Amino acid sequence: MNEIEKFLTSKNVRPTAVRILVFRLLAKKNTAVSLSEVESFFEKSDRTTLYRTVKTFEENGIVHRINDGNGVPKYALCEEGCNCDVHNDLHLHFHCSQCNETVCLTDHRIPQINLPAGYITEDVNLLVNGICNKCSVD
Amino acid sequence: MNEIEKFLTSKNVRPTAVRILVFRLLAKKNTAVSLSEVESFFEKSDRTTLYRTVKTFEENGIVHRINDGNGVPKYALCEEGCNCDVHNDLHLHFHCSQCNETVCLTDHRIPQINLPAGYITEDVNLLVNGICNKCSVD
DNA sequence: TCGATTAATGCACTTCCATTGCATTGTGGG
DNA sequence: CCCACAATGCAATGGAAGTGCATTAATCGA
Repeated sequence: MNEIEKFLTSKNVRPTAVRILVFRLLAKKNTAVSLSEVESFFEKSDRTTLYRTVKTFEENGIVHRINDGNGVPKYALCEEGCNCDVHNDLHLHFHCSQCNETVCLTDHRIPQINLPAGYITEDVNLLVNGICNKCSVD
Repeated sequence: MNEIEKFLTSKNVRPTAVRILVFRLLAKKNTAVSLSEVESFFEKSDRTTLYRTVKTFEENGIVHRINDGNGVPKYALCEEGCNCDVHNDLHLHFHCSQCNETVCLTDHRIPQINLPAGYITEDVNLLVNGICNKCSVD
């Protein structure tokens, strides 16, 4: 049982072949990927399976979903030690309007937000749109 | 020429019947509305027309689009004096996970974000998910 | 080890919504 | 009044999410 299998098992996700492959893909990419991107990566596997794989990952705190405002949601591996239950993974997401990539800037914590009376915070999402470091050098 | 017509004209949008009605709807609601909601409000008008109406509004800085993470985008009137070109309308959006309504908390400005070197900010989006003031009293 | 039970996968299908093309209608300027 | 262009309405397309069900794979207990 390798590292990935151990990790998935620790998250109560059975380490099947597809799941390990999807996990590897996500681990390799340092950007968030959409479901379509995952699909186009695994020609042979079925769309539904990948859909459910990512969904399972999300439900078990392995990935988090990012909405970069471009319609389709994207997914990225949660940080080490993040269990994503509540209020975790509160980092900033950056979407590049040029290369269309979305990255997690995990060093940038979201500042405390003070809401009006009566509002209860469950989750905070901070998305910055602009030009990423790779594209800005061109 | 009434206030609405004057306003639309000032935004280079011809004040047609449909546009005035859609504008009135948006002005009346203090929450962001999805296209489907607009549609169900105007039984007689065509889906496409409403779609293009909202799109025109968006392109001309009359409404801004909000992605509250629930799949469908929603729209809300821009603030007085907001031209939405760049860096404007930087307020917080709150989505209630109970009543599914999204409101603009325009008093809550988004704090300054410091990005790593090479990243250029064009737009910032802050979305808070939770229970709104109406639902939290139940 | 074998069989039963449960989970994962693959396929087909549905649904929802955004988006586009094109014909028709409305509007405003000359 | 007529012309040009903008707005509208209808039909159709397309992409992606989600679901039902049959099949295959994996696990567990006997």
